[in-house]
Amino acid sequence: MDVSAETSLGFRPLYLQVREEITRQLASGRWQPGTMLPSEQELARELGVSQGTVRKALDAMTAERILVRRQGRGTFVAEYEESRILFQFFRLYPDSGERLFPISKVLNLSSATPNPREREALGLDDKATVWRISRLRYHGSELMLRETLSLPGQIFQGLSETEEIPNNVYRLYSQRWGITVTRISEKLKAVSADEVDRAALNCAVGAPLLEIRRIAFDLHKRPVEYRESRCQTETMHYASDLS
Amino acid sequence: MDVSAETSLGFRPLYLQVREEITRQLASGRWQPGTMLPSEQELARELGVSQGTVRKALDAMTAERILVRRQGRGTFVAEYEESRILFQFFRLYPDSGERLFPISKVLNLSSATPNPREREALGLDDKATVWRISRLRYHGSELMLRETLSLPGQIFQGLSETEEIPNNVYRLYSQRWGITVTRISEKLKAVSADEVDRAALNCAVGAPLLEIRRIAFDLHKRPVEYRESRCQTETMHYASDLS
DNA sequence: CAGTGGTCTAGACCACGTA
DNA sequence: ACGTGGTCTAGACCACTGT
Repeated sequence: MDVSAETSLGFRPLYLQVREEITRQLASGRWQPGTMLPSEQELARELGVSQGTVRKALDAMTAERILVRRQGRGTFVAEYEESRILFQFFRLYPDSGERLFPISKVLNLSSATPNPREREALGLDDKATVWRISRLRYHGSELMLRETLSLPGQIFQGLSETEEIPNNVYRLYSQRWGITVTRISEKLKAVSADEVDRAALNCAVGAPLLEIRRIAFDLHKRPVEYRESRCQTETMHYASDLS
Repeated sequence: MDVSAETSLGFRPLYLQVREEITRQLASGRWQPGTMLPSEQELARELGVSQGTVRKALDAMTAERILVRRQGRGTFVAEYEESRILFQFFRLYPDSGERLFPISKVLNLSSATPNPREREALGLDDKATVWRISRLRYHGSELMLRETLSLPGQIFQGLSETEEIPNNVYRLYSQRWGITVTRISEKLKAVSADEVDRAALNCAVGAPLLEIRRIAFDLHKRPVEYRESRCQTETMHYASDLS
C-alpha cells in the first residue's frame, strides 16, 4: 500500500486504503459471493501491511455486511441467502405467528422512459430507460402488498430475456450483473387505497395502506433500484430499530 | 479485571468484561452526561488491563452511542442534545424544506392502571401503575401527530410534581432519574383516523394515519417507555435506513 | 507545548472448525 | 494436528485540541 505523502493534509488511515483496495478487488470479481478470502496473514503480505491493519479493514467490511467472518474457518464474501434478505432488508412482520419469506407473483415486466420520481431516485436523465417490474407479494396465502421495481436499463442489460424474475431479486442482481446491494433507504407514508389498489389487493377504496419508497445502493453507493410498495397492515407491521 | 477460570467453557473476552464494568460505573453515576471519562491509559491502570483492551471496550460503547470520543480532547458521556434526539431517535422528516425539532404541547398527564398493551410492552403486572402523557407535536406551525407516552410509575417516581414536561423527554429521564435511553424499537402500521384523531389532528375521519408503537430501552435493556403516536403523513414521511 | 484519542506494528496465545 | 479468526499486550508514532 502506498502510504507516502501523508502529512497532515489529506491524511487517510492505512486501514481505509486497505478497505478500499479489497472492495475494489471484490467489485472486480476476484472473489465470488460465498467464497473464502485469503487469510489475514496472506492479505497482509499481499498488501504490504501488518495483519492488524488488514483485520481492521475486514472488521469494517464485516460491519457493513459485505463480508462474513467465521472463527476457525475464514472470511467469506456475503451471499444473499433468503434469511439474510428476510432479516436485513425486509422489515414487514406478521403481528403474530411465524415469519415467512414473502412469495412473489410477477404481473408485468416492461421497459419505459423514467418518470420524475424514478429519475430523481436513480439519478437518470430523460434519455435513459428503466425496466419496470410489477408484482404481488404474499405472506403464506395472505396477500400482503403490491409493488413496482424500477431498474436502470443501462445497468441491467438483457433483463427481458430472463426466463423468470425470482423471489429473491437481490441474489439475481448479484449473480447476473455482479451488483451487490449494501444499503437501502426507505420513506414511509400512510396513504388511502385507490382503484388500482382495490383491484390488486382486494381491499376497499380508501382503506389505509403503508406506502414504502425504497432506493437500493450498491458497493459504490450508486442507486441501482427504486421500488414503490403499497402494503396492507391489518395483520402485519413494519419494524424499525433505532440505536 | 478478573480473567481467571476462563478455559473453553464460559469464556468471556476481557474487553467485554471491561465494557460491563464501565457501563456499571456509568449507571451508578460515577460520570454524569457531558463529562469526560479518565483517559484510556488511566482506565487501563485502574482496571489492570492494557490500553488496547480499554480502547476496544470504549469503541464498542461509542458504537452504541453511549459515549462520544473526540480526538485530542477525550471520551465523554453522551448527552441528549436536541440534535442527537432529532437525528437518532426521531425518524419523521418533512417531504421538502428544512427539518425542525418538533415542538410539543402537553394535553394531559395522569396515573393509571396499565392496559394490556402497556403491560406487555413494559413488562408490568396488573398491580403496577403507569404515568400517561398525552401531547401534540408540531413541525413549525404544522400539526404533525398526537401521541401518548406511558411510563412505569415504579421507575418514574414523583413525575406528577414536575412543573412541566419538556420537549425533550429523554433528557428529562436522564437528568431527573438517571435513565439513559439507548435503543428504541418501533412498529408501524397504516390506520384510519377515528373520531379522536379528527378532533385532535383536525383531519377527516377515515384519513390515513401512520401509527407508531415505540418501546424505549435503557442501559440495562429494560423497557422504560411505551409510546403510541398517530401521524399525518401528507407532507411528512418516516425515514428508515437499512444497512 | 502537553495531553488526548487514532493508527500501526509485531508477536504471543486462545477458541473454533475441520480433517 | 493444523489453519483460521479472536483476544491481548506493549510500544511507537501521528493527528487533533487547547493552553
